[in-house]
Amino acid sequence: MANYSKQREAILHELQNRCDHPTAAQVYEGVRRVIPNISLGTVYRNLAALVESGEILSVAVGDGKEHFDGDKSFHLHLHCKCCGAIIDSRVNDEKIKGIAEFDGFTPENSVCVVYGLCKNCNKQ
Amino acid sequence: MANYSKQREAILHELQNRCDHPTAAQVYEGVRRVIPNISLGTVYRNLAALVESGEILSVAVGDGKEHFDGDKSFHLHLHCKCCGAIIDSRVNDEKIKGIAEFDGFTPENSVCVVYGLCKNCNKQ
DNA sequence: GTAAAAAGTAGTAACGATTACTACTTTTGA
DNA sequence: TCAAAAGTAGTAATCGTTACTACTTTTTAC
Repeated sequence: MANYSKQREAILHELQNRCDHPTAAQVYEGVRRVIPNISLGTVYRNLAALVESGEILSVAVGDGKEHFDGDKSFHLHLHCKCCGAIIDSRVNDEKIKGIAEFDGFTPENSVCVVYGLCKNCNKQ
Repeated sequence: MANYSKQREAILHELQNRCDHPTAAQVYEGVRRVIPNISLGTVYRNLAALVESGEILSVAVGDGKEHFDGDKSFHLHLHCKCCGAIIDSRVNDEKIKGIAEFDGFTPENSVCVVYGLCKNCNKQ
């Protein structure tokens, strides 16, 4: 049922086989090496479906593009405002503010977003 | 120097006087009540300048729009995937995963982004 | 004070990431 | 096995954001 199409499987595979946080366009470029005539619209549609089904994560860093992460384990994302790099940091057990100290990264600000359902929407 | 123009002051004032997380368009609507012929481009330009100078925060929740926050104190943002609400949660001293429990909110996923400079960019 | 330079603005055009749409193909299930 | 359902390629349209142009306000130097 889910992931039956070879396009969706190739997209999921592409995401799980790379350790960065590609945009839809970057996923498109990667998958094109396997399915040369895949459509960009197909990539967008399947990425949205995979996020919806919880198989991948969407990461918003405020650069105007949506990034995707095949690694669903909980971790922080350190975003360099200079080069735009998105660096994984996995130190669950520390407090948020201290957590950003990671491999020479200098934290300036942080915006943490937790996705879920608010009280009102839970009632429905 | 900074904030000398009445437009920029009105934009900052608008943001600090509301407790939600408006988009540029919503800030524009609000400021138009004070400066009716203000340009949307002016709102965008000044919001970017205020983020750059650290007077306000930019919050990306992955809905395709940039949201702004006049409250710079560290806090989590709980984003309802149903109604799109962005709810403040200020419980610095707990661990991230537990933090999302807040007033009936059911957390499903979280993406925390820390802004700063990575090791390479620090050297420059 | 005043005039030139610098910075900001209104209004509009352009851009680019994303979404919608259409005709076609593949899969599913009775 | 064939009709209904779901998915796809390719393209057009949408919409948040940015760039550009002519104009206004502020600053600075004399």
